[in-house]
Amino acid sequence: MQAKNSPDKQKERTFIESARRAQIVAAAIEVIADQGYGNASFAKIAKQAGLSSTGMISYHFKGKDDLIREVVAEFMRLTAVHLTGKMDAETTMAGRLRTYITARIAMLDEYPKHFLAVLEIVSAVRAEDPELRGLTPGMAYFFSVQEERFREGQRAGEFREFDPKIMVLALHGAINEATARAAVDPDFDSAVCGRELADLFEAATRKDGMSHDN
Amino acid sequence: MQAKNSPDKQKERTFIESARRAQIVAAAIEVIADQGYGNASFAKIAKQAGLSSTGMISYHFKGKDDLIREVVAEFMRLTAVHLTGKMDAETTMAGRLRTYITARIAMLDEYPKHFLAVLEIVSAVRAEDPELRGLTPGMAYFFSVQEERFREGQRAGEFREFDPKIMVLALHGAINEATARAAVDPDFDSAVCGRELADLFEAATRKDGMSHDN
Amino acid sequence: MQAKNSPDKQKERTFIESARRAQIVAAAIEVIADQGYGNASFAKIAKQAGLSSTGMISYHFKGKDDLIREVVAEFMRLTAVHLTGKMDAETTMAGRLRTYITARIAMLDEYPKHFLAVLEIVSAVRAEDPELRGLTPGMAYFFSVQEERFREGQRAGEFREFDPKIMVLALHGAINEATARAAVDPDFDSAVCGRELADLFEAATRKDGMSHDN
Amino acid sequence: MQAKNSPDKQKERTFIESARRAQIVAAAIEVIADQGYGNASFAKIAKQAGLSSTGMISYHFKGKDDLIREVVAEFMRLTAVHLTGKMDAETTMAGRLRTYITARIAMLDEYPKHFLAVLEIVSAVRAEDPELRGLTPGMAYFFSVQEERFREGQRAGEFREFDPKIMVLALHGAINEATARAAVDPDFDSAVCGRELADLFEAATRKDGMSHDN
DNA sequence: CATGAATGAGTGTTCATTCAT
DNA sequence: AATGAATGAACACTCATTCAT
Repeated sequence: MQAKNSPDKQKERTFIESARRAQIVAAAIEVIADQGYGNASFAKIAKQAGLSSTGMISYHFKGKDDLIREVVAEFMRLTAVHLTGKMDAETTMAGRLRTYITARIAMLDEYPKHFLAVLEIVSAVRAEDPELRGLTPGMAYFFSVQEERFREGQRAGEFREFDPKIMVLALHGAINEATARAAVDPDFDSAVCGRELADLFEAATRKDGMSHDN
Repeated sequence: MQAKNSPDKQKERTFIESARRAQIVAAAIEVIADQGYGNASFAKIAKQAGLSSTGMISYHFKGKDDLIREVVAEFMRLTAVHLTGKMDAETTMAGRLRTYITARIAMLDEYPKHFLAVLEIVSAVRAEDPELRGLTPGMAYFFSVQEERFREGQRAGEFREFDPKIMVLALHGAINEATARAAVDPDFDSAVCGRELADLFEAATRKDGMSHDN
Repeated sequence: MQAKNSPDKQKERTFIESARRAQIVAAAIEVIADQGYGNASFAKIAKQAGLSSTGMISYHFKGKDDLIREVVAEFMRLTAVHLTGKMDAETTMAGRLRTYITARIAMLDEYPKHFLAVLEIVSAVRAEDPELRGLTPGMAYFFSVQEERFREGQRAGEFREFDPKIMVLALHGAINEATARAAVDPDFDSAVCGRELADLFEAATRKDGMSHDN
Repeated sequence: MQAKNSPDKQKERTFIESARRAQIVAAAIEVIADQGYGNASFAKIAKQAGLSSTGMISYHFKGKDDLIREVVAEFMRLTAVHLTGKMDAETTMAGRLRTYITARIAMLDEYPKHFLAVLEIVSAVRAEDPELRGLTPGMAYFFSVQEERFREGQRAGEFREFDPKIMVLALHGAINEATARAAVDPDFDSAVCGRELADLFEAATRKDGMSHDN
């Protein structure tokens, strides 16, 4: 009775709908980063977005999970855009690692709220089903890619022998800690932090005796 | 670290009162670790503790902040007891560092709930006033001590030149990430993780050319 | 029963408009029967009808009352068409009664959703103003006709003396109960039910000593 | 740690708690009967009960289902008390039937809201899972008992041959319809209705030729 | 003729906290 | 020392309806 030539149940979002969603997502990021995930109620987000009612958010998002998932997706889009290009320019694994760390930390200046918001979300939903927020698939893939990069570096003789899983864990732990610190410490200097972390992981990964000046 | 005999308005607690507080704190740790900070309501904690009403918790603690502060204090007491002795046995800074990391990670097996709970708390209250939960003073002091240790190591010629602040940041980021991972990943092996992280930070801190096998 | 050419403010409906209304009414019947009156929101009805928004329903109907009224009207039209002819063929009052009961129960197989939907509506709006849904006039008229039929039968000596009001009440109570049961009980057999109910009310109405086999 | 010598998780309700529950149940019956199940929100019930907030209801009942279940249970308790004694005094099945009908209809005068409320509930939850409200078990048992009574009467030669299932269905349909009518029709006379319905079902069940005066 | 964006009141439920007993 | 009753604000979410386009 209703001709649907689209192959799948594709939602076909209107321009104005997309704009509203983006506006709400932006407000959500702001509120989560500023007040924490636990305090990020629809009421606060609506207020931040200048909307008159929370019903508006429910109208544009199927539920809170849907909104949070969109925040995460927005963050991932952003990260991919900023990092992929720069890293592909590097030829050595050590170079890629240094570039990733410094570029990632540099982003803290540009999008301080985004990273913080996602960090809040990741922490807060640990105990609940993380699939709901679309976290697991993206994260797991991202981590596995990084592990593989470390393995490549080891095969190429650039890196010493270590457990790539643990190295990825340490790397992300350090970056997350820096993200949290940046939000709290007014003296935080992202340039210094990026350089120092890059040095740290260069030293932690390179083969014995290989120093950066020979 | 906490002057017990200070002339301040120190409430003299009866034995039974202390026992009740301990019981509630233990229940809170369990619930926070298992269900997340966001879901750790007085109702859930009371149920876990086998208490019939939440009023009991409010009776023994001045408020939620007070309870959380006690959880953190309990954790700090625990960490101090377990780590101080072992580390003091070491003579070199590198040795102390390795001991700290492995002992700290090993504790994940012994007290998985405690660490997870505190991790949840630290993440969740970042946006709110952390002083309220008694986090800031302890953490700041602990971090400054570790920074000073790294500086000692640098002065003694054991460690390369790096920013001790960032090294502490990376170290704790890695350990926190490991804590979170341990709670989620059934394949997590604390022995491997401890050794690998110790290797990682040994390599990251030692002077160029100084390797353990040449 | 409803003067179509009355000089009242009768809205001239276009063909397409009527089609849309019919489509929505059909969807409403489906949803009310399947999910209950309480769950029959415009959103659910629009979805069932394949419409993208609830605004469409509000556009074609002045309000929820209007839609419900149309559902009831559709049901009454249907009942009249199916029953009138068959009953007029009967000459005795007892025959008419039997025919009415069996034909009415038989309709449960043909239009299960319609009857159930109206039953839901009647139950749900009892406490509110039933006039709004166009229930009262039709029902009252229908009941008074049936009462009069019973009186005719009594005058003709076919039926024993009883209060026709109560007999109508019992008859409709039984039929409604059967309607509800049919929707729930997979073992419900409309043929058996129709025959048994007809026997029941034949026995309940006939003069003492008058039996069909002596 | 908490000695519990009770064999089961028996809730052990306080006197005041029971009183509050009863008060809320009474208010719920009032509201459901007066405004319909669909309009019986916690807000309306709280207002009716003179409570200041809906949270109070949630405090005493685990959820809306729990409250509704209690309403039904209260009704069943009431019915059992009023009917059992009277019916047991009768020796013939026909006598029991007559007593049941008249006593049941007479209760409409005494507890008009109770019956109406339960009728509303039964209608409203048909589409949802009726088990949740504790309806199914009680009803099914009650119906099966009545069916068995009819079968006894048939074996004893008091009743004609008919399908007991359908007779129970008709009986309850008629009584329910009377309940609804009583709430709406100011001219409703329960004495007349009771007597007439008793006559009706006596005629509908007795063996051919057996009249009440020989 | 039709749509989808917007509204604001209303839903049941949970929350930390207070207080009389 | 302890209890359980009570509170009222906050929560995410749904509702029928309006209206500009």
